[in-house]
Formats: sequence, C-alpha cells, structure tokens
Amino acid sequence: MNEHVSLAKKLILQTGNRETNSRVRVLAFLLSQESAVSHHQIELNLDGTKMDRVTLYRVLDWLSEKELIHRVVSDDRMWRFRVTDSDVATHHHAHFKCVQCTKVICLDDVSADIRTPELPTGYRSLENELTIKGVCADCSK
Amino acid sequence: MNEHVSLAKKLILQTGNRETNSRVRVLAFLLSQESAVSHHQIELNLDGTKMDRVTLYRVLDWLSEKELIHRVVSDDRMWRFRVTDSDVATHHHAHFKCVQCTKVICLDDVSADIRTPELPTGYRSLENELTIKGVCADCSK
DNA sequence: AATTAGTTGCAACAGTGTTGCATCTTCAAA
DNA sequence: TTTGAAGATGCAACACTGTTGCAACTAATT
Repeated sequence: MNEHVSLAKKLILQTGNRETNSRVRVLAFLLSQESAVSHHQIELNLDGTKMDRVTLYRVLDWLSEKELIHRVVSDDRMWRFRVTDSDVATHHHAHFKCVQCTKVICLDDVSADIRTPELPTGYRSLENELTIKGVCADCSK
Repeated sequence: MNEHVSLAKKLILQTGNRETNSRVRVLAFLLSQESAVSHHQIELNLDGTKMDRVTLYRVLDWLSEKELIHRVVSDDRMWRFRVTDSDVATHHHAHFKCVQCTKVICLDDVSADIRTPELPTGYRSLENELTIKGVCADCSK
C-alpha cells in the first residue's frame, strides 16, 4: 500500500471521526503534493473513480476543519489546499504566487520572518498571511 | 460641488482619458471611504441613479489600470478597492481583515516592515501582500 | 453639427462554491 | 455477524462574483 495512503488513514483515524474512502483519497493526494493545489487540480488528478465536485468540497472543508490541511488565500477567486506541516503550526504562513502560471507554493520556512505590525487600538491579530507575487523559476526561463 | 467629486474629476482628467459620469461617481465615492470596499458595497452606496453591475466592474478595472485605485486581496472571493495613496506607491501593502464583520482596512504605514524573504532559485518577487486576520475594534467590544 | 473612438446597458454566460434531500456507508452495539 | 443509526455521498438546483458580445449611446474633437 502506498505510503501516502497509509499515512492519510492514520491521520484521519487520529481525529476520532470516520475514515471514508473520499477522505483518504484526497488527503493521500495532498500528502503527495509539494505545493498548494486547487480544487480543480485535485479533481483532475485523483486516482480511481471520479469524485463528485460537492463531495470534494465537503472533504476539503472537513480536512481543513480538522486542521489536517490548510487553505491558501489567492487572488484568483480560488482556494488552494496544502497538508499542514506540524512544524509550522504557528498560523503565520507565507506563499509565493506566480503571476504567469498562477502556481502557488508555500514558503513555510520564512514564516518566522513575518512580524505582526502595530495595529490600531482595539484590533487583535489572529493570523498573518504573506503573499509574494512574482515569477517562478519555470516561467522565468 | 462636493470636494471628492472635484478631486475625482481632476484625477481622471490627468490620465488624459475621458471623464465620464460613472468614473467620477465611483472615484468620488472611493475617495470618501476610509477602508477598502467591495463592488457590492459601492453599488449599494453610490448616489444617484443605479449603475449597471457590468459598468461598475469596468469602471473599477479602468481605475485600477490607471492606478487611481488598487485592489485588495481578500479570502472571500471578492475584490475590494481603495484609492491609491501616493505616499505608498511601493507596491508593498498590508491589510487587516476582520474575521467577524469581514471589514478590510489598509495598514499602509506598516508597509516598510514587509521584507521579501529568501526565495527558491530562479524565483523573482514583484510584489508583497501581507494580510493580517483578526478582530477589529468594533467587533472586539 | 458631424464624426468617431470610446463607454454604457442589457442579456447571456462562466467559474467557484453552497444547499437540500434522498440514498448509501461506516462503525459500533446487539 | 447482523443490524441500526449517525454521518457521508451524489445529484440537482442554486447563489454569487465576475466576464463577454453586441447594439445603443456619449464625450471630445473637427
């Protein structure tokens, strides 16, 4: 059995909720990805029978809720998803978005560099998100 | 004549393009706003006769293109718009997004604090966007 | 006033995401 | 191992944000 599949099953089991086929398939796929991927990309690349769009949205919601994956904000009206790296559970994320191919990658190792700036009185910060827009290596060629 | 209207007319004139009623109305409204506002909020709050949705989108596109306003990235699938403050033309923006009322405010004065982190080889950075999510003063009460 | 490039309004569409509901699956208790 | 019930899934229909095509109109120039 594929290593991602068994890890996915283990992680889902740990939540104390149901291990369903859809959840395992989606999480195993996300575990195999290095960058944040969109709903559409997941839909196209899942092995096996096609999963219903709505089910996929609900599985992604569920995985996010359980914090097994996290959502990446982008500016093209799409969520992207990535497995949560336990080293970077600080909720301070950085992402790079290629303005040409729209690929998104996580720059988790820079998260320590994001400082919360001074906020107006009464404002409370919960989470910072740094998005760097530019051109990726592939598109720079 | 309203001060925002006359300023809007002046700014539009300076682009060398046509001064139309729609452009003046939208820009004058944005000049009167302190935080970034969505298409929907603009549509509801414009004085005078209702403007067509499509026209509003096109006016916002045009104003962005001329850099009289700029777009604010958010995570609810909506653009927000704000007049460009000429002091902060660095293209390094910071925004605060209230997770309760979804209000967005610009934190332009912190822009100097955003540093571009180390990127993978071949990657080029063009623009940074820092979004701080939290609870605003009104919602903290 | 006439010209014409550019703008507007309308209708129809596209993409992303959501809701309601009937059916099916998981998992645990009998 | 079977069965019951809570929960997950698939389908259809919908909502929202934003876009495209095109005919009608308008601003600025001659």
